[in-house]
Amino acid sequence: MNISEAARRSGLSAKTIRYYEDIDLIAPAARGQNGYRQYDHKAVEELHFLARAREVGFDLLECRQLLDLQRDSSRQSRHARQLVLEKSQQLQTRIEQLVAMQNVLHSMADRCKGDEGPACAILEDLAGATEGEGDA
Amino acid sequence: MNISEAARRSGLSAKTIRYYEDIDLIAPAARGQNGYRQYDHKAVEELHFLARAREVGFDLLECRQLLDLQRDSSRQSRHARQLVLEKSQQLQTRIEQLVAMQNVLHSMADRCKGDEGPACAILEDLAGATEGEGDA
DNA sequence: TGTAAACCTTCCCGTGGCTGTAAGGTCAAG
DNA sequence: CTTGACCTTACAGCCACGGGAAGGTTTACA
Repeated sequence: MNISEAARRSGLSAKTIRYYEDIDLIAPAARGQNGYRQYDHKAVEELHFLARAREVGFDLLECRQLLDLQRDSSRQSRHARQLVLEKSQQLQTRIEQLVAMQNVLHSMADRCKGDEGPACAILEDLAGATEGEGDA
Repeated sequence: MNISEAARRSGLSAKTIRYYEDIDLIAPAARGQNGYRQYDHKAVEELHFLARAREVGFDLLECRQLLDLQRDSSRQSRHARQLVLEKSQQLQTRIEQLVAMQNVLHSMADRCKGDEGPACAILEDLAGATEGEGDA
């Protein structure tokens, strides 16, 4: 099948598939007589694997490692598990950051009247508060 | 004061301050006889404002709007509040995405033995499951 | 047979928000 | 008089692509 069909089946865009080939994340695709890339079931499976790995947060370097494991019949599952646990911890950290940011935003919105006047707790917050800005 | 002192006080890097000037987010800094950028208290306050706005998740376009409001004495606080509520909603969406991703990762890790053997629920998950891949 | 649409190819630019590095000028201390 | 810490500009690189140009191929249909 051609690249757009492989894209449709794998969940990646054709652009992305070419890009993955460019950076040697996947092997160069076979080519038809017309120069078009050709994909078989196995190739699509690998692309789908990458799509799934990206969806759950792995970057391309990590995808490469996962793919290496996937291809290696003498792999050890603890390596895959290690990658997953690390990624989970990274997500946890990021989530906590975002929640903290959101708490600040909520606090700001709560204290701002949000009316037609210029007085604004939000802008005051942004201008002032890092706490401990007094002459202590 | 010179740029590195302004950086220290504002919480931005010197690089970032120059970048903000480059993209006209802030007015060009005054220059000393030697060509060095000079910052006064007011300039540092604006930089600090930007640092705080970035910390809570605003991108540079939004920072520009917030700064415009901050500078406008005839502003309406509802505009600032609107920006905060929108940002909060964006963060909420992003948090939910990350939590969903983490749930998948947890599920994978739970079902993977993580031992020396090649059998691995994680890699199976990534290879297979988008659900409904059977011959339904 | 013509032709238009829908594919495909390579190539290079742009994104956001910076950081790193190079190549040089300036300044304060010893 | 040198060393080292500043400062300047300018350009490259990061990540993971997407957009679009300029051209070749294939397919459908009048």
